[in-house]
Amino acid sequence: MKGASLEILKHNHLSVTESRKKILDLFLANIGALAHADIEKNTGVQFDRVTIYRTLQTFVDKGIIHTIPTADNSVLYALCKDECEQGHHHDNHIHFICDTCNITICMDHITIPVLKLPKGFAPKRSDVVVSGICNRCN
Amino acid sequence: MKGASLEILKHNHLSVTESRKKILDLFLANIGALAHADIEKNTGVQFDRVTIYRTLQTFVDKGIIHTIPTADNSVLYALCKDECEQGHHHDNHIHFICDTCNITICMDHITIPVLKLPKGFAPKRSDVVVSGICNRCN
DNA sequence: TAATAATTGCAATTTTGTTGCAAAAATTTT
DNA sequence: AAAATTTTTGCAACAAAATTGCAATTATTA
Repeated sequence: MKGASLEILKHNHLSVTESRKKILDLFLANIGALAHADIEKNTGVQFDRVTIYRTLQTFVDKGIIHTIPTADNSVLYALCKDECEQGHHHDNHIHFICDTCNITICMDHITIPVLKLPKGFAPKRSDVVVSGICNRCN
Repeated sequence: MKGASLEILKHNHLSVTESRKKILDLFLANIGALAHADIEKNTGVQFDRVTIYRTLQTFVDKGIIHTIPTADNSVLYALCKDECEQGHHHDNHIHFICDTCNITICMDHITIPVLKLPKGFAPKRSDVVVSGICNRCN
């Protein structure tokens, strides 16, 4: 798992820089989603806030990570699974937020049931945010 | 429907002030969800930004309104239906965001199918954010 | 109507996110 | 492998969004 971040960067035609590698490593090492603050604290090296903003944006643009809608409207990011590509994200996500430890997990493998909407509504994409107690806190 | 806001305030043991009445009226008059900016612009009278923040927070605490998770992490609020009470919210919400006109509608009446989560996960509340084209833009 | 309690608005501050630009680093070309 | 080119970084300045303390005002209670 040493060069995973490097692989991902190359595969997405991004220049390989220390910040990108370290930030990507953080995502790879983490089960849960990360906030900007988590990244600022845990990269080991101190990167400029602006660099982190720009790196996250780049990763989102390339489809490497995606943002997670949260009830408290904090901004969270999580790794995309393989199905995601640039400009063409996997359209359905289930995210689980633990009320206890606050971890946010992206459950890509669970499929979202089809919803019956009122007449005239044409759904394109669904995000499901489930909160409760996670498996480790239970 | 004249004194609806007044009723709601009294029912929730809140002192009746102009800002609270006007802001609540705005929610009652609107189908869609409201952002802080919408409220700042449309109350007729100009309230201090801080007052609006505090009023919204009070309403959330009392279970009169709830926040909506959005994909772009903007902060939206919508009226809770009757099932919601202080500290005991209606636990499932479906929100529809129109990609065209950007309206956000809270579809309280639609039930969310039960999701199969991995072992150990105990769901408490689900927010579903569906985006697409709404009935008026379709 | 007076006394008490709660809310408002202002000022100051903090947090969060953005932009332009020169220096530094990464990639490409020779 | 070094020079030329392109990209990225970090700083500074700025802008927007949200929070806090406090005195003045407004609402409720007695």
